[in-house]
Amino acid sequence: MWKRIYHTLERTFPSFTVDEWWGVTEPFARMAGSVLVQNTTWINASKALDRLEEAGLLEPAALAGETVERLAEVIRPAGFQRAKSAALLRLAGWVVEHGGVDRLRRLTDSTDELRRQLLLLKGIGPETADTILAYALTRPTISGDAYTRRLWQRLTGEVLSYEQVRRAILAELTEAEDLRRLHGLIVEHGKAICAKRLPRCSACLFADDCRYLHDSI
DNA sequence: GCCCAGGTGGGTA
DNA sequence: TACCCACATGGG
Repeated sequence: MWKRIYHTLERTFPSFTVDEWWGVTEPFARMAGSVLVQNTTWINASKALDRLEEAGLLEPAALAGETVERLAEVIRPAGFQRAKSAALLRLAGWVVEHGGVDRLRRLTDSTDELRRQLLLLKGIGPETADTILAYALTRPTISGDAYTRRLWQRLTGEVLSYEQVRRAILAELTEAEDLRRLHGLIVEHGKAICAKRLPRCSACLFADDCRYLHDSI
């Protein structure tokens, strides 16, 4: 089923690219962005990311040397700045401990092992961990976030947990690049529906009148 | 004004 | 395990 959803979305958005969708390509910027976007719009997260860049803090070592108070002020536009600044410090520290982003990307540890380590960091939950693994560390994983679960529910009527959706997708798609694209496409699809400006985003997202998927799956 | 956004952690039953 | 709530800002 997920393979078919993936191919349908690929046909619906033929010019989709992960890099354009993310807006940033640097691995550490994507790691920071994964934390900043928690329960926030990408627009707000992006403002905070720009401010980190201006402050010269998109380097793990530089960021790890900041105080939580200063960091909170810099990332303010993303909201939840107290929690997010502390989480960013822990994340930067974790990267530094591993000898930097490049070393981390070359590590031979299993994806599950890296995921376990990320989840030990307070402020990094399943979705943030999977986003970091997939988009910054190029690991074959995917988040079973709200968009994905809602899509599944609209198509099948089944309500699955984060981990259930994630496992279901991983059972069908194993290539890191496919998983990165699938998740981005799901979000793009949601945005396309939202662009119709229906009453509420959460209501119009994958609404019953959505023909992209219902017609072709 | 009011609701919501690509969550997380701590508490309670 | 399954809900409930606080956490903060900006846009529609």
